[in-house]
Amino acid sequence: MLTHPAPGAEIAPAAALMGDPARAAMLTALLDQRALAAGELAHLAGVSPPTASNHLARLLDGGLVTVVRAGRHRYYRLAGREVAAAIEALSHLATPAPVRSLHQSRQAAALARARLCYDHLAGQAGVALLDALLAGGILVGCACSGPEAAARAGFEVTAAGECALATFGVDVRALRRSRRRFAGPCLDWTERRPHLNGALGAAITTRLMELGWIERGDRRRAVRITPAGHAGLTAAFGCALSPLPDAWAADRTARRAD
Amino acid sequence: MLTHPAPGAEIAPAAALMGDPARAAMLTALLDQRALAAGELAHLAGVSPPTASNHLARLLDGGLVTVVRAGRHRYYRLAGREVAAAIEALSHLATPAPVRSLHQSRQAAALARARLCYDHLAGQAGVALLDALLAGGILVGCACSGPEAAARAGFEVTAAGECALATFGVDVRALRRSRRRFAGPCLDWTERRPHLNGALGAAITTRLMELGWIERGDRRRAVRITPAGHAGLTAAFGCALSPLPDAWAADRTARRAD
DNA sequence: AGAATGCTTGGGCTACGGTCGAAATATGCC
DNA sequence: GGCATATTTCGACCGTAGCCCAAGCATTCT
Repeated sequence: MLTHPAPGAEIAPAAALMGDPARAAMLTALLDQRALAAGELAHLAGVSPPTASNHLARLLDGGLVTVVRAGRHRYYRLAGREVAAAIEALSHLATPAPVRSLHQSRQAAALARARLCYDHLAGQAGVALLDALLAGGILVGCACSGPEAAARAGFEVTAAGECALATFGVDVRALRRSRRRFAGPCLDWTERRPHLNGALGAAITTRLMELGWIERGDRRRAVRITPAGHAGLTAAFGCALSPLPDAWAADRTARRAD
Repeated sequence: MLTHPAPGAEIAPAAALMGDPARAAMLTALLDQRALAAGELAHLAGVSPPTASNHLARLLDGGLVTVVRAGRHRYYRLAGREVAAAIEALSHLATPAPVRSLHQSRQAAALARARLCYDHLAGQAGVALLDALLAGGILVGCACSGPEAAARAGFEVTAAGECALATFGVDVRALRRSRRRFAGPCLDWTERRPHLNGALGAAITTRLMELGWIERGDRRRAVRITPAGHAGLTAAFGCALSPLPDAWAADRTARRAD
């Protein structure tokens, strides 16, 4: 029946767009808020340029991505945080991909260590950073009450924290003026513990990039913590990042034992 | 290539399952944590029993639903909160369904007023309830700090609030022992403001049902606030619920005018 | 201007998935 | 035991979506 597209099926179009492996790969590749050219996306998804173009046109039509033309390139990016959130939510359901190769397993490990969750740091590093911010008294659970609390529910910066963040290079007061949610927990799908979200999470991450404390891995949303970053994070936030060296050490020991 | 299912496409299977209109309708119908029989789901989705059975087998295989056999019926329900969360996240992306009929528009309005978001109250009523709980000093933004804060980020119950909730019939201390996240904000996709989530949100909603203050609309996840509920909510939490009576009154006037 | 690069369009092939009718299986009721 | 109901399995049909090749625009480089 034409008049009967089944009530409650509103999510189907968007879900269907994410339901194709090639498109899913493209969307996942765009999760780190970068804009990628059509050709790159085609390569990443393992399909030919015409096929990719077709997929991208669909994604564009469905409002999941936006495009900007720059010369002979067309750069695509996710249409917004809602899209990223939906992809993240779906990854919680995803059966962990079977490990097919050493290369893949190393990549997965890198992703678990540190990655971008759209515009903020995630993975073991993201979780460790939030823990350090809380332990160091820079952030506390938001204590505001009244009608304001609902919108702000999440974390607040202490007076001392505001100072520390200013030294680090993040202007908290400016962030507060933004309409975006200030700071909240975002459940990490590899760690199953929260990392820092919102305007503050994004700003800190941007600053980490500027300082060269973290840098993007090539063509994945993996992120690498530089030696300078390791030192800086320890100094600025007392962020031990303990899981990382430990994991490495354990890994080495295990390999040596082989 | 068989060895090349495109990295980053892990979300595709789950998304594809949600990408069919019939399956999407079924999943959405299950959003209120009820278990529905295969036949009902077939009717709801507007497909024949065999087709529905096929879809349900796929959903089962994909781990999105579970099934229990009771006599000659088979009751399906969502496999967990992660599934519900993914569906919710996708609805944020969904183009609001065009209004086709008066009936549909009434249903949509009812859904916007009050509905279940898996296991807790959402819609205007959900948002109003959270506002009231915060305004009444029953809940405050969680002020705990240290490593614990991350996991608990959200809301906390005050001493006075614990007392008020006990009178209402919710044992806060018991809830705290549960492994589930205690209380947090859940962005409402119709109101674009948060409503109450977590073990506390679920417990309060269950209790509202027990008291007969709210009751399910038939075969949708819409919820109706009873007169007793209106009185009780005002008395217990000072919850004005102003949008509801207004909407009803306006609605009735409009109908009488016909 | 002419060639090379990046991307999209059109055509045609294939295959998979959604659909239903009919029949089989299981359960409950009388 | 026999009939009605609930659900699944089987088989067949059809539409459509994904894929690539080849050709067509657009842009940039030399």
